[in-house]
Amino acid sequence: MSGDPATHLVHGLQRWRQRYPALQNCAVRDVLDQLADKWSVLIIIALAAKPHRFGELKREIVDISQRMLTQTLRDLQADGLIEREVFPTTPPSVEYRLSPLGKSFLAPLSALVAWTEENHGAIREAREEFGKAA
Amino acid sequence: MSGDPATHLVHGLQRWRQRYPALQNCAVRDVLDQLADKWSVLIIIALAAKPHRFGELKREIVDISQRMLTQTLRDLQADGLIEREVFPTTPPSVEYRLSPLGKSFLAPLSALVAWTEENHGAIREAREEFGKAA
DNA sequence: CAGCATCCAGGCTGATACTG
DNA sequence: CAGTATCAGCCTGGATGCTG
Repeated sequence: MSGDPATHLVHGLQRWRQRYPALQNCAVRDVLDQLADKWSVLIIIALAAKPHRFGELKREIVDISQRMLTQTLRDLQADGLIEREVFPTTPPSVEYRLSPLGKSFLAPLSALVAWTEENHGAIREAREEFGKAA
Repeated sequence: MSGDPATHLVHGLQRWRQRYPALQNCAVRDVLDQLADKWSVLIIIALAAKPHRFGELKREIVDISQRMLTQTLRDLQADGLIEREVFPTTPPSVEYRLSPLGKSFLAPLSALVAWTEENHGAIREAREEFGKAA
């Protein structure tokens, strides 16, 4: 039992939970409020493959607006998850890449993505079922 | 290298990425758009310890409003992550608990929580540094 | 106790137009 | 190319009052 990494993590969650009885002012909220928006995760996933220029990101995340891309990139940079490098060419080009901190986030993120993929079907079924009941 | 679970997961992310070149209509977006709001994760964490009644949840997540608690619980139920049981007592009591699907979510969630906890300091420093630069 | 209905302010978000 | 600026709609989310 103690050898299972998933079980180990869940136990860690229990221990963590005792430190925040009111679920306030905890790292989860401070960090997730930033990361859990509509676009951050998608940008990080895109940058996981390789550094991207602004236009590349815009083309890959097809339905993001320029405004939201700029804004989200800035927020991710502020949190130290991505790095921004400007090349003073004409026309100018800017490259975004994951920082070491950002790369370290790929591990938990991957687990999350894998879970969503595995359980997408079950969730969609549950939604339909729930829709019928209502 | 191939034995490292984290490395394995990141490789999974790369493979997954190839299926969604435009990062659209993928499970991540469909699922995360629901889970990545302000309260879902906190409710799941609270329910991870034990089933809760409505009022218990309200007291544990001190700054959630009644409206948001009701709404988020309903959404989580619709997605099949939690189960709702009504006891026809007077006054009535309602119990919420994680479904098997919800429990399976604890593994990736724990990894995420652990990461936020470990890197909270680095992120806060990055924010301050970024604030000075601007 | 557990919830619903209503109202309302504020922020998120996209569309559009413009700049170095 | 890589942004900035402005405007307007929508939806989140809180406050309040009421019900079974």
